[in-house]
Amino acid sequence: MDVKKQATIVDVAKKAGVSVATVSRVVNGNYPVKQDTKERVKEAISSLNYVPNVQARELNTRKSSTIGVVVPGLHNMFFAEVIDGIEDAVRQDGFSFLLNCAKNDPVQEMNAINALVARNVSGIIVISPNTKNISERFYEELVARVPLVFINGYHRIKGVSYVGNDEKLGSQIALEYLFGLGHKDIMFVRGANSDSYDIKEEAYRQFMEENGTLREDYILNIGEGNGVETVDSAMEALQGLIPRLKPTAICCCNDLMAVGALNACKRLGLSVPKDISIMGYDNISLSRLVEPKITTMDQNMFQLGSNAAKLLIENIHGGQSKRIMLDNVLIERETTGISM
Amino acid sequence: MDVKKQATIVDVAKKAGVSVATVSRVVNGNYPVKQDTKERVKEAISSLNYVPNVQARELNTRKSSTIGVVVPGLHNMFFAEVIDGIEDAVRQDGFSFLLNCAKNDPVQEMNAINALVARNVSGIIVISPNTKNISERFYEELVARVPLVFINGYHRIKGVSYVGNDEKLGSQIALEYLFGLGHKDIMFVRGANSDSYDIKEEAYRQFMEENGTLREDYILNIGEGNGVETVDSAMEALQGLIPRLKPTAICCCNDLMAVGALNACKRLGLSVPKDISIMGYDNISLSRLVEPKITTMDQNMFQLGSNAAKLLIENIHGGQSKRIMLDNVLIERETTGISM
DNA sequence: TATCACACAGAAATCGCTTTCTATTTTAGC
DNA sequence: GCTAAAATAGAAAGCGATTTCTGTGTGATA
Repeated sequence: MDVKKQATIVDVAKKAGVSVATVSRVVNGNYPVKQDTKERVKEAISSLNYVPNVQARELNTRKSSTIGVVVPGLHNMFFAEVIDGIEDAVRQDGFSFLLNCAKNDPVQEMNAINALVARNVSGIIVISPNTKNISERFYEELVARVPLVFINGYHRIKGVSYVGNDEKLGSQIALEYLFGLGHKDIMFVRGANSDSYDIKEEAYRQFMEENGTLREDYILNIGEGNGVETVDSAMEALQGLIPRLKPTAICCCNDLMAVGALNACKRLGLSVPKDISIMGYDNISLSRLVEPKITTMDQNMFQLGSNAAKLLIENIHGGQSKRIMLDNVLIERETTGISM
Repeated sequence: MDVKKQATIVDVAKKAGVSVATVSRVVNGNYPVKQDTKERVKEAISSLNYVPNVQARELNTRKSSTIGVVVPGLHNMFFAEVIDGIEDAVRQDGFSFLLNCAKNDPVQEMNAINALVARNVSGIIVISPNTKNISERFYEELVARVPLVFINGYHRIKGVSYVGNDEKLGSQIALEYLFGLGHKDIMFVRGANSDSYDIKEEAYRQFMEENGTLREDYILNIGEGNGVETVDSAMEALQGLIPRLKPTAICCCNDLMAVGALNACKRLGLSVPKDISIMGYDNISLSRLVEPKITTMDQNMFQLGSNAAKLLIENIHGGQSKRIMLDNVLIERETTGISM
């Protein structure tokens, strides 16, 4: 491929008959330059299609306007929506971001992070559903060199910024809501290996112990899986379990599982919410595209992402690390109703 | 925030008592270094947590292992799935990628591309649903400086690589399939401002003229909108139109519109596919999460993305530009049936 | 023992930019 | 009209790496 060489500042300087310093000054506008020199330089710039080399500039100034983002993947719309929020905030501050998918694998997550450090990113946002797999040491050393913001999860490392939801409280709200509708036989559906699921299960156990009876067989773990897989495995498992366990409500750890539960009910000929109520979590767009629309807890992923990005940029500019907790609000839709 | 300064090659050289050249050689392993010197250097490296500065390296070698990706946004899972494919292919070759969302705005698209060029990416992948808004000149000049791969759309610029689907053929296949099921009264649903919609409408018009009667009122343009919006506007428009126009099938330009159509039918009390058939396009994961599952044309977005990334990297390494056309295959599911 | 090749390591140039430090003009003030 | 202070522009150092060019020490060969 015949790639034309990019014009450099030297080319521009030559063409305009000035020094490189002057070109730099025209480009950055941080130093007085006479009007007609300025125009000559600008002309040279546009005629050569000159675009300053960001790498050289950043090498010189020891600043970088790129941040890194590590997510498990994009199969789950949850992450896509978070990234949307990050993108929005990041661009407003003239930053760019490198995206890496770690596929829920701690080794890939560490590799991704190291690659980002080598690329000189000025900060990193990490969404790691399962923090227990990575040593605290790793993160402690990391945060000594580059500002870090975690989104969700069990992060307790000192000096690390964090944006998350109080998922324990959110789960309580969801359960109280179902309880208020008269439900006592509430199943709980979760997946494997995620801090978030653990938090929610804890909330479920506590709530059921205090407000009813905790039945171990009401706790369903559908194992690993992302995106469509989650929906299918929830559906398959519940199709077998619902007739036997006869819950009046199903409280799911995320909307994908709720869609699976919904599909299971449809196949079993159960009417939702008349015969059984279903509750999701997250409020991904999918939850309002299915019929009936799913009642869920809104995590506001866009906010999660944009808050994380803003906080990171604040930290990059020297701000204190912070923990931001967002509220989860209940979105009442069509899959929940009074228990008969 | 107290960020520790990264160790540089000079620090390592000093600590190991060698020259920077030697350190560089140990790091890159492209030149003989005596065993015990090598070990001293490696020790210094790990004790200082030295990570070579990629920017400096790339500035010097005039190579960059970062590519840029420009998409309209992530609201539509279509793009998320394409990016998944890109990420996968890119990582395998040791590249990273910068992601930019252009929000269907030509100005933002050009800005995003310029930002990427300035960041010295070694290639760019562009998914631009509406190519008519950007001058060919812009792209012609761009491709002279950096390898480019377009995904989908009407791109005819010489020397530019392209990965896409034959959406005209795909649409024909879809229509033939519906026709084969006995449908003659087929509505066509599209959105505004997209090459892809234009191509599909063209196929629809041609097919209907040749195989039935083309009714202008059967062509529905639901306007702009992304993600959830698309579903809702399709639903609203069709809810009014279906009772009046009485189509036996609805052929949609993408799965979001098909979900909208499906929801409209549900509200109208029509049974799908008994009373009316619905056909989507793309095969995004959503299409098989709703009930009934949507019959659709598979675009295999993951392949689209990974092929584009592989082709781009090939081009970066000097390969010829190419046009790759993928097949769209019909995925028969539950929303289509014989016309009564 | 003299010679040659090779293994190894350092000095220095270079990548494209920013930014001091200096050297000129202008302009202002009196 | 003369001096002081801006305004303007260039030269050169430096950011952190790679790589060429050079110069050693060492072993093999004759």
